[in-house]
Parts: sequence; C-alpha cells; structure tokens
Amino acid sequence: MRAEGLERVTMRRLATELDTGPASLYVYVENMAELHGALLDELLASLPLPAPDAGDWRAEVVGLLGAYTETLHAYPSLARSVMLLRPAGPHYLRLIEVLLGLLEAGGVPVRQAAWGVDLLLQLATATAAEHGTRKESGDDTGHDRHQTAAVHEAAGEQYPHLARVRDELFTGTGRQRFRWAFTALLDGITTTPAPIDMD
Amino acid sequence: MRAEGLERVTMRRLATELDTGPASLYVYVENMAELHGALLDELLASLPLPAPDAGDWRAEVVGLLGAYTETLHAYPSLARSVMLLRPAGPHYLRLIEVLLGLLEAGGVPVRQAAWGVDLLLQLATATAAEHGTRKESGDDTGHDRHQTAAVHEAAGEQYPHLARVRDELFTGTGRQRFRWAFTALLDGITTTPAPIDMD
DNA sequence: ACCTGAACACCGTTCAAGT
DNA sequence: ACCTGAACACCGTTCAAGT
Repeated sequence: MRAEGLERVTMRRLATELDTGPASLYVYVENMAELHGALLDELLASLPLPAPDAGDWRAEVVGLLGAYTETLHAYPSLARSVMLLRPAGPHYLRLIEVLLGLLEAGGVPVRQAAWGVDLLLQLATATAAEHGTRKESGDDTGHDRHQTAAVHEAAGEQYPHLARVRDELFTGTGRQRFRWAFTALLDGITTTPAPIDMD
Repeated sequence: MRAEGLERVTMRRLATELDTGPASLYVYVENMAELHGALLDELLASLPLPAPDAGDWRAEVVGLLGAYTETLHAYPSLARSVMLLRPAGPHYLRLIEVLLGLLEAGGVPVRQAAWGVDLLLQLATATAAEHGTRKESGDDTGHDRHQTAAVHEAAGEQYPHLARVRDELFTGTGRQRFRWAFTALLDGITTTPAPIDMD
C-alpha cells in the first residue's frame, strides 16, 4: 500500500496523500485501530527473522525483539496505537510463532512461553512508543532533563535510597539498557514457574 | 485540585468543568504533558505504601506495583500520557524511593536496582494503559476476540508452535498474569548482572 | 453499488484584546 | 499584571448526496 508517510499516521494525512477525502478510507478500513493494525503488519513483513538452529536462542530472542522495536521506532504514532491493540495480522502471528519456537528450543514450559511472548512483545512495543515519542517531542531538553534535575534535587535526606543510586538511574546507552532489560525479562520468564492450578 | 473528572482528561473538558475557556489553563501549566504529570502525582499521593520491614520484599514490590497500576487503571488517557513521560513529581519520586528500598532489602546490586525500577514502572504503566483502554473501547468484542479468532484459524500447519501453545495464550485471569509477569521480571532483575564496563 | 464533500463533534495551543 | 474569547490548525467518524 505505502511506505513513505512517516511520523504521524492519521486518517486525514493519508487521505490527502491519496488525493481524496478522509471518508474514502472507511471503504477499506473500519476505524483507525484497524488501519494501524494493517500498517503494522505490512511493516513486519520485512522483519528479518533468525535462521533456524542458529546460535544462542536467548541472543536470537533479544535480537529479534530489537529488530521489532527498531522497525516501530520510525513510526511513533503507530507504536502508540499498537500498544492498545491485539494485533492479529499474519506477520505478527509469524513473529509470535518464531518467538515461541525459540523459547521451546530453550526448554521453556508452554505456559511460561505463551505468557512470556505476550510480555516480551508488550515491553518491546512500549519501548518503541516511549523512545519514538521522546525523540519526536524535541531536543534533549524534554522530560528527561526535568526528571534528572528533580532527582538530583530531591535525593537528599528525604530520599536516601534515591541518593544512593542517583547516578545509576541515568547510566548506560539505550542499547545497553535495552539488551539488559530483555535479557533479564527472558531469564525471569524462563525460570519463574507459572501457576498450575488456576482458580 | 480535583478528583472527579474521570476517563478522558483533556484541556477543554477540564476548562469547561472549571467554567472557563481552555486558554486559562495555560496560566498554570505549560502544556498537556505537564498537566498529566501533575495529575499523576496527585493520584500517587494516596498510594498505600508498604510498612517498612514488612514480610517478603518481593511480594511487597509486586503488591505496590499492583496498587500503582490499579490507581492508573481508572484514568486510561492519563496512563497513556504517563507512558510517554518521565514523571518528576514528589510522589512519583517517593514511589521510586520505596521500590529502591525494597530492592536493596533484597540485596539487588545498585545498577540492577536502578535500571530495574525503571523497567518495573514502565511495564506497570504500559499495563494500565493497555487494560484501561481495552475496557474503554467497548465490550469483550474488541481486538481480543479478533486475535483469538485469527490465532485459532492460523494455528494449523504453517504455525506449529502457535498450534502447540494455542490455548495457553489466553489462559489465566488478568490478576494471575499480572502477578506472574512482575514476579518473573523481578526475578530477572535480581539475577541478571548489568554490564560493568560500559563503552 | 461504490465513492466522497461537507458536516459534526471534538482536540491542543496561541495571541490579541479586555479587565 | 493577570486572565480569556476567539481563532488557528488540526483530529476521527458519519451520512446524505452524487456518479
């Protein structure tokens, strides 16, 4: 369908790009959620999937989620929508399929794998939405600076623990924190038993 | 300031509620992000904090994040905004402080604690935004049903792993999955070493 | 039958004008 | 100085009317 309309994907923007009124889009799509769902699935078509049986399955999972996040990164408004969706397109299902395969290869019990994939994708999407928007909404002088300042100011006697870890809150590159976050989550998913009896 | 305006908190809604024009709000607040930040902090003022030295620190963390999520749950549009923010109000900092204290009590290394708290709050906020919106956008017949149908249909030969875990994807109550998710993440944060040299 | 112009009901933000 | 009416530049969605 398309590949150029960056940044904020709205009904009206898309309509004018197609030289028509916004009403015309409703012939092909029922609402904006569906539009964003379709757009997401088209983007995921070109997501590079790992070769089967390649190397460390944990690294594969983190790498794949990194690629997913990177893909969404260019479309912040789309990422924000996807957060509120349960995507159901074929390429999204294929992504779930591949992730499930990797978790199975790692010997993760089925319930943990099923719940875990959901969790991993939720965090990946949230990360894309957050980062994309932050970049969009201006230079470095955004909320970040504001929070940094507030933390430095508050981290006196009232907030001893905050004072202790103060600087660690802001260390690491985005990439380092991303890799650590998903490694940690993956570890937890692997080792934390899901409830067996579910009353 | 206020406590009644539920659901979608917009500048204009708030303005009419205060019997004035939308422009007047800009005397007290620079933009909507700041407004939502202030609103969040006011909500967090009544967040029940755990008594110091009470029981299992892991359970305390999960419980506290549950209360946080529950608080945001009633204000979906606020939750969605907070996702794109770096909140810096005193009550949010206090929440970070308490979480850091619990992680320290659990012997979590500082960098992991600092990065971990960020991660826990990100996931909690995302969860609130997602759930709140889903409830808001109609009955059960939303994306959920659509995805469920798509999964059942697709889980044939093309998607073997999906077929294998099919039903597990939709098991568990929201509460059960919430508790498992945060327990798993907390386990990962506790046991996964953060990078030491950060070049 | 298929498409769409124009309207409806909203948004956040700005700024000139009023007190 | 402090506030705000009215305007600007957008939104998603609907529906009567046109081809």
